[in-house]
Amino acid sequence: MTSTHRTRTPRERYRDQTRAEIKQIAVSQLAAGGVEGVALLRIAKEIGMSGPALYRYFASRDDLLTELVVDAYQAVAADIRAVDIAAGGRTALHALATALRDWAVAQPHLYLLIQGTPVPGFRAPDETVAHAREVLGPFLAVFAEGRPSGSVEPLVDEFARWLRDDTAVAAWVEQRTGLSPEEPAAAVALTGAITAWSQLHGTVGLEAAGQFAGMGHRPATLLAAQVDMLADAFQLA
Amino acid sequence: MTSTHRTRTPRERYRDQTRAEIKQIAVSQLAAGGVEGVALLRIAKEIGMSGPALYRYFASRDDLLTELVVDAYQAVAADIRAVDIAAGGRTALHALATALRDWAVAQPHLYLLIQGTPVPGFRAPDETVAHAREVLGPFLAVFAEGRPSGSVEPLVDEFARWLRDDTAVAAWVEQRTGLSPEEPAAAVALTGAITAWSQLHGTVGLEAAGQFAGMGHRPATLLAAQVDMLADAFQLA
DNA sequence: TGTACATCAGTGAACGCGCGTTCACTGATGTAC
DNA sequence: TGTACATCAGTGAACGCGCGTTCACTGATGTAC
Repeated sequence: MTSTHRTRTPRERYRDQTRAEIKQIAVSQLAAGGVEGVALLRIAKEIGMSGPALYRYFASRDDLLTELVVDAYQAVAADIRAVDIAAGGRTALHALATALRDWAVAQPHLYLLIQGTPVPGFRAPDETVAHAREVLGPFLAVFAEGRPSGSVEPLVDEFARWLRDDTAVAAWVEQRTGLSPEEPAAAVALTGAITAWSQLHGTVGLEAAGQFAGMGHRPATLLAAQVDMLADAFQLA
Repeated sequence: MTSTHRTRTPRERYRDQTRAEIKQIAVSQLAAGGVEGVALLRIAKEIGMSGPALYRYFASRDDLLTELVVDAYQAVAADIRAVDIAAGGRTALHALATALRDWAVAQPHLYLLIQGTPVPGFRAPDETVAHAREVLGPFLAVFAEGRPSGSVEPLVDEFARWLRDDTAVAAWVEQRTGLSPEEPAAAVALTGAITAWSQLHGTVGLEAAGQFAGMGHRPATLLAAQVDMLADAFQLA
């Protein structure tokens, strides 16, 4: 990814392209039949290759799935990162929540892949934690301005303790907010981000799973209400 | 289930028992390997029967899965129904939320089966909607006493419209709250129940999926904070 | 610019596996008279 | 209480399927001199 990278050779370019094509078909199979609907042999057939040829590009089916997970995290993180949160407070929070929902609704199978029922026997790569934090990062900045109301005060205490005990988390919060872990606002930021994640997952996850089918409300309105409840609880401007 | 039911014959009792054993093994396979880990042939082997023998008890694998879904709904509905909500308001809401979480944490695979990623190609039985309403019923009564704050007012309008257009929902709300659909409190009750469901699913679903692993907070505290936020938004006593 | 070699993409045959489901059957249990 | 028949539980063999993965190979593309 550095600019000193030499131009990719034709062979490398072709290779990248084929890998991308494989992944794209895998994603469409994921959309159609869930994780167990992703089958190497059927991917190969759809591309017009023999089955074993795929092993030039992915060491195993698990490897392919792992890449889909990582790609999904990176995609949603990119969308979240692109949100303008300069306004701060409630406005920024609405924008972040909407970006998250928009991404999830556009590709519900990917949202469910990374946030839904864990795939049995599938071990998520260690980078996953980092990727999840990437998504949550912008929330930290917004909640750093918050002042917890009575409803969330006990929760802030627990997150303050976590911040004290886990240096990786402390570093993450500091990088995103500029707050040192001892400052009370750091714990508030962390509490807000995790609470928001958890809250938003309720609406977004149910919508992605199709559980709102046949119900007479617009999911966007429900999401907005939840954001306002969050903003109230943290007294965001 | 009526008391006029004759005593079951030994054969019927044996049949019930075998069906129960099959389902129990299916549930343990579900816990171990997800939905696709449920395999008739392996169930038969574990019981000590030949594979085809299972077809005396379930017409197909899909039939078995359907029963697991229905059983799960009935189990969680029973736990929710058993909650004492006489106190009403915030207290009752905490009790309901805790009951839901306790059930989900005790058998996360079942919670994920009914609330998580939909099983591809699997059509939920029509009774599912009724079962879901059974779970949500007690929430209606609690929120009937609520007064929506500004955060949820736009949402209440949408649910009021739904209540006007869908007689089945109107009947359900009326049965649970004694409120006729025109009364504003009916819409508030419906809004509260659905919002609570959506909110609680955030925490409970993430916890059931194992997404809180390694995080330094107690899920119960997070749940309590969310309940308080809900109670604030609906100004529950 | 041409040649010798190394690297890489892709093939076809084959492996073993576990799966859901059907079928014709046997033997045990219950029911009617 | 005994007999004739119907119902039910369970078996074993067999079906076709799609899967992930390995292996020895061929032919094309790139690289070094």
